[in-house]
Amino acid sequence: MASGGNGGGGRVIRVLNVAEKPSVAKAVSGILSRNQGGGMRVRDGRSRYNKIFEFNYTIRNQPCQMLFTSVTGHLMELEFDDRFRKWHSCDPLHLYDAPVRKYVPQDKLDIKRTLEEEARGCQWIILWLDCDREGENIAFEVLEVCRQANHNLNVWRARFSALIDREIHQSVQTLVQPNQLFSDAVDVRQEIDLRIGASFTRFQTMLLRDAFVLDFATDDRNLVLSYGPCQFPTLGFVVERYWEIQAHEPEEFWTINCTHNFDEGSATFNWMRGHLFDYTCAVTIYEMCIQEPTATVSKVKQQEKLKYPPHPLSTIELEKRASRYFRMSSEQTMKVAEDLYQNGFISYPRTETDCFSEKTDLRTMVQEQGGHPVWGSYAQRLLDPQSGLWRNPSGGGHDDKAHPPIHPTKFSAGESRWSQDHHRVYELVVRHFLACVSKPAVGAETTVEIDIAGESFFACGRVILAKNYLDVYRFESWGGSVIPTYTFGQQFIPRSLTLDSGVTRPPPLLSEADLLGCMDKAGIGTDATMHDHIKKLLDRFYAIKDSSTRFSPTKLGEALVMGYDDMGYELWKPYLRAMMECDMKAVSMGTKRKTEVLETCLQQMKACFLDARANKGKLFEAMAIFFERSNRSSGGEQQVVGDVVRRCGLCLESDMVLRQKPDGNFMVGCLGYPQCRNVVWLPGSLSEASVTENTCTSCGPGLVYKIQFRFRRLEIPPNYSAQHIGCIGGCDDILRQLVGICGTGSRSSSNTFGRGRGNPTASSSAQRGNSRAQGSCAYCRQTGHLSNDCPSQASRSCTARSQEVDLQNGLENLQSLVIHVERLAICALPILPATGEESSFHVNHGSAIFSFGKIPSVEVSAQILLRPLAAEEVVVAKVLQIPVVCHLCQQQVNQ
DNA sequence: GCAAGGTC
Repeated sequence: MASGGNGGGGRVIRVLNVAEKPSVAKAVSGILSRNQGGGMRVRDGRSRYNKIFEFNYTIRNQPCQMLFTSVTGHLMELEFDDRFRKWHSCDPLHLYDAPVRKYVPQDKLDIKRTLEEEARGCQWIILWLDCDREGENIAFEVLEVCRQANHNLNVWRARFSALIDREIHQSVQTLVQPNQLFSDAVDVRQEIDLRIGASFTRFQTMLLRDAFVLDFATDDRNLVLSYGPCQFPTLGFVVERYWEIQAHEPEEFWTINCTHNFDEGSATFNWMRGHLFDYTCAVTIYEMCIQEPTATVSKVKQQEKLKYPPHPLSTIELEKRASRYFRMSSEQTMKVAEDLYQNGFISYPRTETDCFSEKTDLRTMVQEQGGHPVWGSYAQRLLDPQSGLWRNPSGGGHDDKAHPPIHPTKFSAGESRWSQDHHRVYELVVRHFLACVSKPAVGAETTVEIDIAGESFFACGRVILAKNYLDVYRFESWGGSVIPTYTFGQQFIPRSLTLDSGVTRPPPLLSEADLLGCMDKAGIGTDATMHDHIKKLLDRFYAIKDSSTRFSPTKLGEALVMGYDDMGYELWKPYLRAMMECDMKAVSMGTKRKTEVLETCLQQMKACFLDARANKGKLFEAMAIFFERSNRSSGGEQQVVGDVVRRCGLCLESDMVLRQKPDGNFMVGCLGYPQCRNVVWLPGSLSEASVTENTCTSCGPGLVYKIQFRFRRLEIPPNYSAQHIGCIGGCDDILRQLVGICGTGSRSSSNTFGRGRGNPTASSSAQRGNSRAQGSCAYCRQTGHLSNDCPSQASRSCTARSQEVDLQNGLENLQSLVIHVERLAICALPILPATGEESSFHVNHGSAIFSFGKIPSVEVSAQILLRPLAAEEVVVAKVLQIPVVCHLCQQQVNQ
């Protein structure tokens, strides 16, 4: 760095230094002023929090009088021009184009004045903002204010990642320029967040708040139904898990366990099949085993296994581990970590980085811990080349280029003012750091497989040969169980052979740590803001946290997500934020221009907003499921409740009525909604529909009233009549054809996971067999029921015919299939499907012939599911020929 | 009255 034109000779220059927070100004001033003549003086600025520290310092032989003050985070905010700020001042759509400006808010004006006043008397400014994107943006905010007061300032940026002497002294001697690209990326984020957030928030608040009785709010006139690109995906995680739990149907399964006693203890052998859902099948195999219980060792495998230490510590990992090991809330963890950081004990606690740069002097850091009464001896051993314990840390592949992983920066054996949580967090940081630079633990693993009456069982044993990093990382263990030495061909009689049952369980509600994990994975929020987003869900009545700190959505939260989901939008999913984050990265790296990213992103969001507004009926409808309509509605959103068409065949309790939704589409839905989700969507080309007094002569059970339909002429093929009296009972081919041609008013059925809407009688085997449980009917493509309960089908035989054709076509066209055996009826023993075996077979015009060489010809009838073979999947059937039975209609389709 | 990001 040149000494600059402002310096000159030995003349002392005045340097204004600005940090992101008062504590950093104080800490850096303390470090720089130490051992400098004149000491450090403190005086007040305009803001009572942001003091000004003064001391002398020499930068590259240039004597400087340093003035060190601070801001408190961002100095400026982005806002719409005044004429767009009132909610009713404009159409929310205009918020995508309305002019925005940056301004210093009222509560930051005193800081601004301090900066202006001090900048006037200085020749240089050094920006000590945090070294991340936001810090770079704040640096430019500070610059804007200071340059207004003094055009001739010589500008420098200090880069540092820990408040420790050598870092700070080094950074002030190697000053750089502020990075405009990093700052640009933040400008982009701010503008997008503001425009999307404000437009959607105004839109949905004004649409829904007054239209429904929101019983949870004391004053719902002031309620804000906010939308934000971080808060909504966070809500989405909560709702998605909640739906997953609702959709779960417990199912009993069976497994066979085997134990073997020996002198020193016992070994447990697990069934290779894992478990079966069919009792008859499981008990048959079990009886086989009981009749011939002699176990023969069929395989003995010995292997050395390594257990690796964790990657260097990032913020999220710190939060998760503190939660797991100490049950500390992540909020408290960060509070304590911030305090430890500000007192120099650990490095900056808000970091994404989980790898150390090669320049880091890891050994010196380890050395500093050598004197600790508890882990000091481990640190010493680590540095001893004889021990062979050292290993250069492996990185987890994340680097925010601003901060190193969290590591100890100052030795402490505990301070008197520390709370228990301070001790815990410091210990975790130190032990984690020492573990990172240690060798992995080494174990010897033995796997033994046995055969009882043709069934396979396995047992694993492990002996730890070298604990290595586990010696210092007391939070992790590597359970080892000892099993005796077995030899191939050895035989024994098991001590016990039991048939045990279990029940499948839904996943638990999301805990705070789970939620943080989801957000982290999806890139929602930053280390410093994730908690705010979670808190916002509670503040907005979108979610609640129960006594075991698990989250579930409120009616409001669920309704909003359901509304957008029904539109087919993924505004509640994390993809939008991920895309924005990707673009921001591109801006900060200089590969995309700020204006270009802003323009494309806002254009897309504007189109999305327009679409959402056009489909607001879906939002309205979802809210109507959970809330009563309010009589102070602004109107225009009335849902027509029409006449009864038939008794609901699904819940058998309520009537199905013809309805027109706010978006104009027609449907016949069950009045038992939301408990009963039976619905028949009518063609999207309908302009009018009314229930007649005529009943269908072929459909039942009970009376099914015919409907008078009027179609929009231009939306149906010319050979169809625009007027039609039809039946939704399943007999009406014209109606079915028009649904096929024009689609329905329903959302697309392909984009969502079954969200608890599955009806109570839905086939559990179908759900289980299909790894992506579909909440939609395979026959009519509608949601709310599955094919075997398709209400638009007059009888099962109709479904069966249709499925038969589909499956046979599928068999002709598919090159490979997964045969997922769901239920077995055993015709002959002992040939049964075994899991995990790979085989090949060919498909021959509707009948699947499976060739497995060594297996004798035995027929096994099975209920199976056919679907395309994914790369990682294996065929699980082990039979010569299976009659292919459709899992939906229960009929054999390959006769 | 709206976002998310800093920070107190």
